[in-house]
Amino acid sequence: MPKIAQVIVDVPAMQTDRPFDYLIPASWEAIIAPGMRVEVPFGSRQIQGFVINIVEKTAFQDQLKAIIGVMDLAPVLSTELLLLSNDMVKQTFAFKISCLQAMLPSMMRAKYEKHLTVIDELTEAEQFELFKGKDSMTWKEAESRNLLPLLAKLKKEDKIEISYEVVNKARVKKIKMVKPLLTFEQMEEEKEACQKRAPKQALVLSFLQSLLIEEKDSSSVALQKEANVTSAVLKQMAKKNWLAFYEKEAYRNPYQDRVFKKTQAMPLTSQQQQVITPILAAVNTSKNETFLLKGVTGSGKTEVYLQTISKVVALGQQAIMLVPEIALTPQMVERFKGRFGEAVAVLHSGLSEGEKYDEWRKIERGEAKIVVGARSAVFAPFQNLGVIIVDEEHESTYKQEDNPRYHARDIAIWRGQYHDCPVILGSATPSLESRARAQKKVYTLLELTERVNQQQLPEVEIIDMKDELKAGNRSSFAMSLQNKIRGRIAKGEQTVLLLNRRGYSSFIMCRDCGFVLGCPNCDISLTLHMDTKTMKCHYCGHEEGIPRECPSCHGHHIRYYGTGTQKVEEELLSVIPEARVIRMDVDTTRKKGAHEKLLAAFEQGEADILLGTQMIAKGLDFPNITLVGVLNADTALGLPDFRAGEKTFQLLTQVSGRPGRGTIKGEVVVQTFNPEHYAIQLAKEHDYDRFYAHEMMLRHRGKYPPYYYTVLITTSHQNEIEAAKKIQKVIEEIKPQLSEQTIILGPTPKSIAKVNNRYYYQCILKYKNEPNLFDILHQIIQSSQGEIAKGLYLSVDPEPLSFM
DNA sequence: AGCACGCCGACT
DNA sequence: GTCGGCGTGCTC
Repeated sequence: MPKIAQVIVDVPAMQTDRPFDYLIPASWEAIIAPGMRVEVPFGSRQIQGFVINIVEKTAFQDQLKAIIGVMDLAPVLSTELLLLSNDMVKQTFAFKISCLQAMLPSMMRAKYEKHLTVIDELTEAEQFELFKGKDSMTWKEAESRNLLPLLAKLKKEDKIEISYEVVNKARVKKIKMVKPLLTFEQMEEEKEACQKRAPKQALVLSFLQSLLIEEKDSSSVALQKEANVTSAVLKQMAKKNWLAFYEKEAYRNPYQDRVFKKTQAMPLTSQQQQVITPILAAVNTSKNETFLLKGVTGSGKTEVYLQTISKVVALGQQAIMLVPEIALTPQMVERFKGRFGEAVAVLHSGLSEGEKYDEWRKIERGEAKIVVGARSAVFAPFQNLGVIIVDEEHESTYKQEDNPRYHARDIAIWRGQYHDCPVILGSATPSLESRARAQKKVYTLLELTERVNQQQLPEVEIIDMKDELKAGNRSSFAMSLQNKIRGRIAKGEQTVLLLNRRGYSSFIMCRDCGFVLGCPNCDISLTLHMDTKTMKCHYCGHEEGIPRECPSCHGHHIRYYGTGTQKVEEELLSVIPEARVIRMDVDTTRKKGAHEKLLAAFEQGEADILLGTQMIAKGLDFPNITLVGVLNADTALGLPDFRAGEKTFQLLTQVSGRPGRGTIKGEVVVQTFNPEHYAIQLAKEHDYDRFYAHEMMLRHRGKYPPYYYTVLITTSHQNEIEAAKKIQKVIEEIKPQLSEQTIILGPTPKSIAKVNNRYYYQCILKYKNEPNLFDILHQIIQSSQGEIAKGLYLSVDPEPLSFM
């Protein structure tokens, strides 16, 4: 009896979101296993798919097709990850194929190529003009050369054939190695013999001799460099059988030329000791337990992580360390590489696709025991996990913004349960959700309240910008902040200035008629970009020139509103001309590596002031920074977002941890128009507990998370009425199936109601206990299938980051 | 998602 | 008559 493989095909659509059965050819029966990628015929195409199961019988009535290719020699997805994908589908409403692909480096996603091949004699003219004398070409080429109509005719005459090819992008990098074939003595002889006629070869021979002594081979490139010879010399020597070339698999190593200083475990403070004890107990007994490690900035959370991982590795297990993308700085990597060396794999968005693939392979082959990485590293293919750490667990970047909308924290906890290992959620400002779970003893709360070295937390001064305005200061810098900056420059100390850009953009407005330039496709004003001298839409990418006159009243009094980093920099230099400023924002850090370069320059003392957006709030541990200024603490507070207070508190606490890590006590200046706001006041007091209590009270009153679970349902259509009608229909369908306590907010148009010429409507469900809700939502999505063709879209986002 | 199949209007 | 427009339904 031939075996049958159940395959999830690479077609992200509702109708194909189920397994398809295929025959396994006898020759592959021993090879094909669940978790492997295969190539299968699907309709008239050939596509990639994942084997999720192998069975004896099929329920399919017609003749099964057979698998036509295997793309892996061993499964790329373990039983565990296949199992996890089932739960992911239920939780995120995404297609199974999307979930499976999210678990692998993007390089393993198939690329498809369509080919046109000649199968019958063409006229000479056709052969030459269309195919340039060859007998096949890619569809892409035909398309770009506008040949499709002509070729369609040939297809009809059966003179050419259309074929499909699945291209596996995943390629291992190979390097050419050199192996000496002579003994030391033979080389010595040959060296003498060719000293005169072939001095280069003699030189290479001496290098080969030293390789022989060290008992290792060299890469061809390295040898050429060392001996300062060309490949021709080596080729010549290979001909004489003095050496041989062979290929070796190599990793693209982004940290190749870096030397990491070895670091040792530091002695723990008594608090750290107290905190690590229960964690190590869980590690030792392979007990699944989720710890919420709440530690003020500088309290040495990282050392606790490092020593926990150290223990895990000693037990022969592996560890995942998740950090938010922006916190994945070279400093962070250095600390892990310094402690664990080659056993660390690093995964972040700065790596090329190939580099990511190689890091993944290192993990898969068991060469790496520890992975440090951003969100998707939670899927690292470890077989025997000993601990999963989610640092800065409150960070919103742990939730993927598009399908599959998974939350890395949830995945970490799932995997922790599967592997019977502890999960550590670490933060100075835990999310309310996690902190509340610790309250209910779902998580074990561990606290670090003291900074190592007994450093004082910096003094935080709050400046009411309304007073500054009254005093006639219309600049972005309060007088006292200016003075403090001057003082630091005089003392040779450094300042960090943070411009909070959340909920803010620079737009232009006509002062005569009040006209604001908006996007023609979206319901939003265009943002001014000084670097390109254009107005851009951040939603659809529309771009146009900066108008000289008002398009509405043709007046010439156009004013720029909002404060971009460029503008602030100009202003700063006009107030303090002697300041040397490094500006960090999306514009100056777009190039690869620019981020690190700017930070390194600042660390070297090449500037007095680092001016930037949120991206500088994290991981800046330079001892010479003694002053941090937050230029606009409250931009988020104006937004209709129930997490605005939490986000503001987190940001201010974050930056308050920055200054004064050296011997000097640091200072923080917070400029705001809302000095009374509890988030700002309590951040000043460094009082998380009171903030938590107050915010929980507000959440309770407003029936928000963590008291309620939430789901955001969105509909969209080119026609506003269709989108509105659909959301209304959805609500009518759901409402009778829900309990009385469940609250339905809306329907309302989204706060940006029109994006890319589509209108968006939404509603929010707030509920405490709805065991059937997810099934109902899956049904709604299912029954909305027919309308997709009409351009009517429906999306479901469980636990959205914001309601906007 | 693609692609074939099928049914209507506009043309050599 | 037939070419090609797009709506419909299927892919093991």
